[in-house]
Amino acid sequence: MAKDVEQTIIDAAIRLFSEKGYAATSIRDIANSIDMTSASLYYYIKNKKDLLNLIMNRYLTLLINNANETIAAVEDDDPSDKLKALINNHVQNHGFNKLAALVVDTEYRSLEGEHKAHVKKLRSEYEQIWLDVLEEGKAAQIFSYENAKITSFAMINLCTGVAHWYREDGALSIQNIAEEYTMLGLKMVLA
Amino acid sequence: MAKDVEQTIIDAAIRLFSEKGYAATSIRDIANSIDMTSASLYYYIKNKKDLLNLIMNRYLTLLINNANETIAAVEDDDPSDKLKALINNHVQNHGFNKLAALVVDTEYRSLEGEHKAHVKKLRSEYEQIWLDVLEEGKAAQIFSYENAKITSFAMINLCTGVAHWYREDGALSIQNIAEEYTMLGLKMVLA
DNA sequence: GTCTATACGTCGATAGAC
DNA sequence: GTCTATCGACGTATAGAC
Repeated sequence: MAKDVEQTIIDAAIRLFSEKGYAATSIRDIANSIDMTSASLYYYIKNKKDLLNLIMNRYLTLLINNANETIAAVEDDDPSDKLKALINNHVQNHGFNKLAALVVDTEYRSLEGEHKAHVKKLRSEYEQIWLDVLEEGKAAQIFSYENAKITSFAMINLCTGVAHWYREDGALSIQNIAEEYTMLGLKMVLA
Repeated sequence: MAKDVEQTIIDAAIRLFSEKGYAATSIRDIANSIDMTSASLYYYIKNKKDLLNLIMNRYLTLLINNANETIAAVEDDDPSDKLKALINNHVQNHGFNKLAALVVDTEYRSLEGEHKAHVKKLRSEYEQIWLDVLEEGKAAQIFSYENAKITSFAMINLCTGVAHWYREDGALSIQNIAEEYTMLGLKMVLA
């Protein structure tokens, strides 16, 4: 059963970290929200820092793996289709794992030392995927923009924003939103 | 001299809140960073909550006022020019007052009660400015998009992202970045 | 595995001397 | 205006019983 309890703890941490922020959430908050004492919680986790690190690593890695898979699945190697796939993947990810995505996007400053360095590396890795697609499209004269780095940051920021306002019980499904973002994002760079 | 000290405190708070976050910053941190004791700090401020509220209100109000002014200055009432003005204003604002902008954008969850409600109202007010321009452009068949609300959120998220990666000592001036974002943003909605 | 009890640091905020 | 000293609450984390 240890595996289930661990996931329950992680989910509770994600919920509270995304709501109140890492620093404002206490170990007691997390434990009490799943009817545990803080002492019991320490049977499953090493400390608070590692809990945040685990969450950020897991969901950032998932985002990267999904991005690589969805790009590899593009049949004709068309940069437009690749960019669509990246936008769609990012928006869907930020919809389905909204709370975890919020933690990943807002708690980078709460990391320290090697944990921070590693997450920084993962971020660069993810940005590079977008950069490659954008530059491939420009070389093929399908895309048009001034600065690749600015444009990749702009595209990622655009898609990340979804997690800040998307509501599961809202009128718009995450599929609808992903479609609209795909259109908006593609128009942004099409020649 | 009281006025100067107050601004010094606010600037120190902005720096630390943007670096470590509101919850992770102590009153002692703020005081010590300007060679004061925490007890002296309380001569100038009422409490920690009010300090955050003051910062968020001041810079959000500034953003709104600048947005209204820059729109009013558009001569021919062209929606494209208005949208360009909004994008330019938002990006320049997030460049010049980068640290304050980061606090405004990331510490909404740290507000409580009436403070939170008021900032929420200010946010809606700002979003409405963008919505009006987008809908005016669509009515004039200059813009083309599916959902106005999604599009306005997308445009604002896009421009807000600048504060997360812009460096004053970087190769790109905030003017360059604002110009590029104006282009990208406009292309996103042009018919 | 889960608990009670607790060590020990730091927090926001105040009292009162100077 | 600025300080030292301090209060009571709450933070992370551990010890040790069951």
